Amino acid sequence: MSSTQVLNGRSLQLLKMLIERYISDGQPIGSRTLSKNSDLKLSPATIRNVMADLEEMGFLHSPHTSAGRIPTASGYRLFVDSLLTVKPLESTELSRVHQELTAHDGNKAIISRASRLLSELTQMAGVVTLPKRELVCLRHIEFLPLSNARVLVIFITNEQEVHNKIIQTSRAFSASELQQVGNYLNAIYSGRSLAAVRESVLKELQDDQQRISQSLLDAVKIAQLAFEDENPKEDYVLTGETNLMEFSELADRDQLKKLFNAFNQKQDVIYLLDQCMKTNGVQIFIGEESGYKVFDQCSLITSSYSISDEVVGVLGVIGPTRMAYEKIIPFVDITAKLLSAALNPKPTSP
Amino acid sequence: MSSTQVLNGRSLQLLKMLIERYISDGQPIGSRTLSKNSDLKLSPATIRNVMADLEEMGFLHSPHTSAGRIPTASGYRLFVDSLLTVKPLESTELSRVHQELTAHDGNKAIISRASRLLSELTQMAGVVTLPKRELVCLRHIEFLPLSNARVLVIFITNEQEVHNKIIQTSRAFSASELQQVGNYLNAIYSGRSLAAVRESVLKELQDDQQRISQSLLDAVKIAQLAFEDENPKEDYVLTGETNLMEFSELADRDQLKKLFNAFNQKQDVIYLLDQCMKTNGVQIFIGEESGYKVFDQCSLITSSYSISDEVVGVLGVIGPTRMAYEKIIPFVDITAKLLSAALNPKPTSP
DNA sequence: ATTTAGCACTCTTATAATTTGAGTGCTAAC
DNA sequence: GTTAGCACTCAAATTATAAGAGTGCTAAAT
Repeated sequence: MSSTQVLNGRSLQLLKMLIERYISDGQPIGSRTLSKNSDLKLSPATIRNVMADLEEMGFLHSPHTSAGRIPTASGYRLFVDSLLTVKPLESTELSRVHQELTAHDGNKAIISRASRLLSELTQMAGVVTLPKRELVCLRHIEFLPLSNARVLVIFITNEQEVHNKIIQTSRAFSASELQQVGNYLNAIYSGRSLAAVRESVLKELQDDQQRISQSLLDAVKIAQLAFEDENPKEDYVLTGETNLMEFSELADRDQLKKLFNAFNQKQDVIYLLDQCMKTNGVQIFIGEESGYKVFDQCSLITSSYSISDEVVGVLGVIGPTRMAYEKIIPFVDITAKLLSAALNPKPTSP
Repeated sequence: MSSTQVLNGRSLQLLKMLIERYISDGQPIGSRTLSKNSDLKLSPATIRNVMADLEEMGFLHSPHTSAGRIPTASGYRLFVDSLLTVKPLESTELSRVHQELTAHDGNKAIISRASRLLSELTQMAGVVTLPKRELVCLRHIEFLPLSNARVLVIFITNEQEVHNKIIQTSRAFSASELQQVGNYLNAIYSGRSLAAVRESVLKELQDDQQRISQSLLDAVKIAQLAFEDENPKEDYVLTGETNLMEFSELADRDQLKKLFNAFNQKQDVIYLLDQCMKTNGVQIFIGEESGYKVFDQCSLITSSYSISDEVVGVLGVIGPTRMAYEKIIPFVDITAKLLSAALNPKPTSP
């Protein structure tokens, strides 16, 4: 054991160079290559010693005896956490993002454009979750009677979206009755988050029901049906998946199939994205860190976005672990910020 | 030129056997194989003559000198049109289809299940278009005032689905005004197809506007905005695309990427499916017949489905040209019929 | 006039043998 | 601690060889 096996400045510098080089070239890096490209004048032999240490510490890995080395997930992690020098966004790209995220034409459309932006500018997959309904505020609710004691519930949220749902009530209600129910609910619940409303309604029902009038009880019961959990229906807009087919890392047909299946079934991806929402700022999963076999060869860079200062969704880029972190991290960061800006109720039309 | 180069019974029989064999084995079929499996006792040499003729006529094709032969698109076409002996659906499959297409829980859900059914039972891709809005009947329409002279339009169609849309009106309308507008429109347009409604509204506007009262004119103008064409937004539910990755015919990464891109962009697929809607019964595109390069290696088997005896959509299976036509054709046929049944307003709740 | 046997020929596929080159680890000298 | 040197390993590319499947054509048989 020649070196002291401690991460000194030199070995870190070499690790950094190796990873940068590997990211740009895509091929295992050998000692000779590294020696030539380094300002610190070291012979390949010395570098081999350092690399052997880095391998022992789990940051590098050799595909086979006579190949160079490639970074492991931990290697990338170290790189991303403390070695990385982020590159500012190119101005052409920045203006493109600005341009696409300023037209206010419906949240769904904006979100789709954000997703497309993420995939097109990175040539990987872009993903944006739809705003979490739960966290979004109720603006207005309205009921319409249908046949057979069914009621159409229409509610408008914070983000200016209209949602609707049909519920089955215990008895038929007239239009004017429903009107009253609507008025009552709007008065007390408007402006609160759907989650808060649901909670409040449930509490109301559990409370002593004697205390409130029959008509109010009806209102609360209807509200309960309207805000019932059902399937929370979290969803996302994924674009550019096909870009991932180009990467040799994911070339294996079986691997690729599993990856695309995961995209279609959505639940695993949603779970990951949900985790990202809990943290503020840019969040990164590298390779195995995600905990899902399918994503072993992938990295996920995300950042959350908000409506009315409330974090309601996440957006990000999915690609091979070997990706240009130094460019993509700031890109994801700024896209999230601009998306938040685009989604927030603009002052002109309240 | 030994044989008369005419499609006699024998050559057709041989073509049929060759295609059947190729579909099941996936490998070019040679004269020896065919000779052994035929009841008509012919030597390989004779069969070679016949095959040479079939090749000259464009029904077969040889990947290279010393491989057997495989069918061309025309070969498959002839096979499908006049040689095929369809196999009845297996009872286990049939019962599965029945089972999945009887729960009445929202059209979107039924359609998704139909698509999944198509892909799972064939191990290829399944596709179902959403009902064409235009062709579906208006059941009820309702308006709600929003801020800034905007109006929320809610309409319920035939297929029990609720749609909504926000329009910008020329002036603000009160709730009661809108109520009247709704009453008026429901009275005259309810039960007619959206396309018919749109047409009628446009005609009304072009007619002499003096003849109708101001309030009716308002109603018609609002209706015009509500039924404005916008994006017709045709769409489909595609499942099991990833199954297509298993087929060696589509193994080429580039090819596969283009195919998946076509699925994502949707327009080409929609164009094809639209064509299928024009014809009644099962419609088949084999390989190049579709006219799109991406689908050169694919076949598409479709059948249309209806709501209230009006054809409103199409469903089908997408797979490699080498697919089990004799099983899939009846399967698609019956699935379409059962889907129609499932989507039609059930007599129990009008 | 068909059909068939026979044969030379073609072309893919599989296997093994060989070479090349990149890169390593270790040792001994600097 | 660093480096030169060298033996060694392994993947990838190249080549050679053989095996096998299938063809087209011709001439004989039916």
